[in-house]
Amino acid sequence: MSNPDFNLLLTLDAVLAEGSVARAARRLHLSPSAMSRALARLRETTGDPLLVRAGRGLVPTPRAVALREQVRRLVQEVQEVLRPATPPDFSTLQRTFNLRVREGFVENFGLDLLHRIQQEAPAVRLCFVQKTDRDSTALREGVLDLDIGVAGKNTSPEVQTRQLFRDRFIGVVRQDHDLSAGEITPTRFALGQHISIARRGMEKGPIDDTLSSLGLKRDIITVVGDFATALALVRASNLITCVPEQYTGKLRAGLHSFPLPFPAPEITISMLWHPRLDADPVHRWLRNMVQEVCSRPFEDRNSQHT
DNA sequence: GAATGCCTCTCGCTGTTATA
DNA sequence: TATAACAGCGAGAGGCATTC
Repeated sequence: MSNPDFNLLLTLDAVLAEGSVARAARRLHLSPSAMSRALARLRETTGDPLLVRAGRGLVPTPRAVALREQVRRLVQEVQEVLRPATPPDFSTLQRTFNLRVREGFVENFGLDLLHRIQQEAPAVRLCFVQKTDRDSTALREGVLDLDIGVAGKNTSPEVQTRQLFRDRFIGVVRQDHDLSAGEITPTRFALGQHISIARRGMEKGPIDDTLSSLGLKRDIITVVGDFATALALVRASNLITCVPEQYTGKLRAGLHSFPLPFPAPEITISMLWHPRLDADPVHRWLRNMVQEVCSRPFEDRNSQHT
């Protein structure tokens, strides 16, 4: 069976409402002949004459009378379905977003983001998931709404990306560490014992490459997988580590931070999402919220919610 | 006023080719 | 391999003129 022509529903609705081919034609901006042909197609489709001659006019058959209200309702529902989407009402919006972030993001941006979202959409919930890899599969499968971090080689080409901020690496030691006073030279920096941060267990990184170009080599005595662990070790020891400045702002409370005594490696933090969500007005709103929060100066974020 | 023959025109489908 | 652009073709919708 071929698909029915749904335009015939509009024709039937107009003819049943007007009780006249000519008036139904005027209502739908068609010629009487075109409406007459449409009525003939309706008769063929339904297997019922629907409207029959009675003097100079037409009268509905019992089948047409039985269909009248149903057709009216269907036409109204179809018009409702095809109406352009209305802007979401954020004051009543109920939705949970899954965000994949690396440790440090929640501590530095999470509270501010929650605060902004609560202001506009009190029923929206955020679920922060720890970043264990850079795979885009979770975005593609709809498990994640937003992935925040460094876009890398493993990012699928179809994934949409927007830059949030640039960050640079700084050195961190405990308050009474030798490096907390006096000028820090590359040599002084390299002489200490270091913690390297690498999720995939790689001991060497851009900092070691820069030191190598200066003829220096740092002594890495341990490698950890995340910033929080590295900073916890620094807090309880004489060890030195290097972390992104903005990303770890609140994680470094009570520790001494200093600019690296050589050109520091920089990273770009971006948010990534699947193109399926690109036009979704609610997801677009979330992206703008994240961008707004991340673009605020570090000092502004620290002065709020205290 | 409704139905119909004839005509025009639009639109969707299909196949082909080029391109990323 | 997917997608876009294009041409050719045919079905069907609508308009004009006419008849009932």
